Amino acid sequence: MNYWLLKSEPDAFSIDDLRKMPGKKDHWDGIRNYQARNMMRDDMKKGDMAFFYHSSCAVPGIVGTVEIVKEAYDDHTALDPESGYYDPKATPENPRWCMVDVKFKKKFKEIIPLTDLKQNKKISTMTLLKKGNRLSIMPVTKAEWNAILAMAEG
DNA sequence: GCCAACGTTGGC
DNA sequence: GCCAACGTTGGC
Repeated sequence: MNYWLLKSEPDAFSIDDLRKMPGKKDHWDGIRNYQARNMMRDDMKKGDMAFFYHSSCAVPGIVGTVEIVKEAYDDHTALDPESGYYDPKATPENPRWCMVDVKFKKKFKEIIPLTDLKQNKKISTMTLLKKGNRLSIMPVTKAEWNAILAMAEG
């Protein structure tokens, strides 16, 4: 079982939006980066857990956890000209992009701000904190997962 | 709104 | 296959 971090802009889709969905589930669409797609397609398995990260907002940080409940399948928004995620190079035969389904698990009492994450020496090497990192999906080690959960409880 | 960092595109 | 130009991300 693997651990992940999923970024989303809360103005577009927040953890509260996910919690309000029927069954507290939704598809994680709109991934348009090959590195992120490949990890999602090849390594993300049903039962994996992920942090929900709010980016591009007043206080960026980790707000809770979700579970992967369906493994990668075609991202139909790539084929939809009306969608903001439309990719003119995607075809029904080769949609290029995929998505997974996630289910809300937990919202932390308070966000763990990026500034706090940066100060925790236990997770100083994590991908999220590397300079210039822009991946919207990234792997998290078990040690990092546990260290961050401890911050949420502490 | 700025800008650093990175990914993608396309001409050659 | 190189690399300049361009677009996007995302913290600040």
